[in-house]
Amino acid sequence: MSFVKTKNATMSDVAKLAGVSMKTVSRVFNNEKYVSQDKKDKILEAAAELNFKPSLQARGLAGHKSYIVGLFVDEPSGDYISKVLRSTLRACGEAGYHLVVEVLKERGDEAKLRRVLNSIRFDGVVLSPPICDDLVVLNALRASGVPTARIGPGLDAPDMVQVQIDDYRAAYEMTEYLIGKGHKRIAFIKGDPNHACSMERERGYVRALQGHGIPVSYDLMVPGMFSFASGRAAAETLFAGAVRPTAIFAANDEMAAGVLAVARERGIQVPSELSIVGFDDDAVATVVSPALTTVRQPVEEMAAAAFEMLMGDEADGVEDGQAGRRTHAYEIRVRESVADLKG
Amino acid sequence: MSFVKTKNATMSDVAKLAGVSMKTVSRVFNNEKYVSQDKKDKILEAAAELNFKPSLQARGLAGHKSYIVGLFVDEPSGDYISKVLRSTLRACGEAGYHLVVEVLKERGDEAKLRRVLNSIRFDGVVLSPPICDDLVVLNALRASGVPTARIGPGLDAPDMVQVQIDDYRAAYEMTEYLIGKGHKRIAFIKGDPNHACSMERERGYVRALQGHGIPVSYDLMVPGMFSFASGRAAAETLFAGAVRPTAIFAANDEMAAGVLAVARERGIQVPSELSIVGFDDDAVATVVSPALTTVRQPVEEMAAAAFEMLMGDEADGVEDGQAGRRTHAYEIRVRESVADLKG
DNA sequence: CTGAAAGCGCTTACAG
DNA sequence: CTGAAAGCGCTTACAG
Repeated sequence: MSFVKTKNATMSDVAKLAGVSMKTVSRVFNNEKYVSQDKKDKILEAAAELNFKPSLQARGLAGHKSYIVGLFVDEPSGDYISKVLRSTLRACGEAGYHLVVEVLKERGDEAKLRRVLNSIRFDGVVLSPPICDDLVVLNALRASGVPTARIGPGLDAPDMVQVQIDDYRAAYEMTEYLIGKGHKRIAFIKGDPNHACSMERERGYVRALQGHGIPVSYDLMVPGMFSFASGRAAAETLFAGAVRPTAIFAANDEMAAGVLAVARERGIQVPSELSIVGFDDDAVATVVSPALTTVRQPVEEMAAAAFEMLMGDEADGVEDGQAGRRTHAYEIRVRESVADLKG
Repeated sequence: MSFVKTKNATMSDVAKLAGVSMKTVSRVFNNEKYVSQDKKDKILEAAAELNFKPSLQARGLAGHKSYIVGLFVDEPSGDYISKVLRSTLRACGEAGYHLVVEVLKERGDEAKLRRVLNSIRFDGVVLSPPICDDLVVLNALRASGVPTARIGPGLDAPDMVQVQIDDYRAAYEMTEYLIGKGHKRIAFIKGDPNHACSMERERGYVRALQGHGIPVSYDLMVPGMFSFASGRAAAETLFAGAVRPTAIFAANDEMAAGVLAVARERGIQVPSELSIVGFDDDAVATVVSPALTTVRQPVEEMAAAAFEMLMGDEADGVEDGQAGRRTHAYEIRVRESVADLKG
């Protein structure tokens, strides 16, 4: 290689060149007060000249901080996680933290969990669904004293930061929206039962029907796993029934897209012959035709808020069991996949 | 909290309890040879009892290793990056590394780059497109002596690990496939010009037409940026022309999905009235209807190979300018979006 | 506003 | 096969 690998300058090199003590250099690089302007200038100049880079590892070892935040995910793909990732990455960058992503596949995979928690001392950890409701993970985090934030949790945990939307109300409103369009025979495709939101969304659907005097039928409620394939399967089940529903509410957009695909194969026109709605406002919602009416969940804002409450200046509450918590607003995004039966 | 935060045991605690020196404990935890079995057993037992966790930071500081690999991305969402992420994450886990994701948005964003490179001492860095062709990034990495792997690069760099497919040949074959189905008026939607593969794919399209004696027309080649929206815009442009193409080859699947959406809105039947093919075998390819015929690129295998060549046992070549390199096989995935005109 | 000393928890030579 | 010593590059008390 024609590139010289320069040996890194250390803090004491800078101190020597600037004619001050290491501690003063340290003060400058940690934005502490009480450093005279002229020394500060000299130090910055010396640091620039030597191309000084404070070592993360040394800072961590000496200062009991790692400058590393963990994001624990179940599965690193999909639009939801991508949004969480993007938002958390941005927040980390702005706050001077680095993000380590760890995949915790199986529920209560203690071996992996212990390995991860043991090797890195996280300054904070963000948990995405469904890991945010894994008690093994929560307890391990508590035991190691790592401040934790949960995105979209089911159960409450007062000692951890928590951001969420009201899945129940959102599903209730969406169902009401369909009812308002004259639909009575509305099917529901459930979400992955391991995700806390699945039950909430189902409950919203059921209660809305009941609230409007529409009988609830198990024939119209079919299982799903949040995947495109499971949405397809659910549609097949639904279409095999005696009377086809006029509307299908899928607990997420991926499944709604699966329904759309099956409808198309069978020559069922959407929305004129069948209305379909989803949940999440996933990227897929606007990629399929017709674009899906869905519930928008402000995932990026939620992740940003979680980070702020976890690592921000006013995050001290996390230490004494009074962690921040916030419920974000959802929004029904009307697009082209619902027909007005009263038209 | 009702959870006791136990103070972490250190290596010397373990050494004391096991009745050996720290060095011997260190040997055990680094899988070095030359430790008698009985001492090893004692040490492991003591470590378990004390719940000893070697500190990543101390190991890094003392041993000049960080156990951290960097993944630099342009934009952390999308199916391609998700696959790279998933695969790299798995490889890291197996090899005992942690993955830090860094977003380098703008081309040559030196400030952010320097900050990132300065604060963490990466044991290796993986570059995804289009960053893998950003000379500022490449040179900065060389200057800091960090072993680097590039996924899908355009230009060659013998001192860095490199994995790729032959985009030119793949696009050539795909075009030939359309020609074989009787298409002559084949349009092409270009990719983001900042991605090296865009030019290769375009070249493959052009050469294939020429190779089969079909005139190439600028009217049939429209710009795109790899996004759904740009695919839509390109379709509008193409449909505004005097004679509609019988087939459209989009440089990626997202854009192909955009074309599909516009076709649907205009009542153009796919594939009977218009054939559409994409590239990448992105998740979107099987979510839309009809499912897209496309070129499958084994992104996960490529990322795994890159990691192996970068961090694996036989990765020494990276140090002396003889980095590994591999061209993976692509595959044309025939689905439902192409009509046979000779039928 | 500034600094000297000790120490964070490991690994690297080096010696046996 | 094993260990004592020094040191990685910072920050934390502590003292002025």
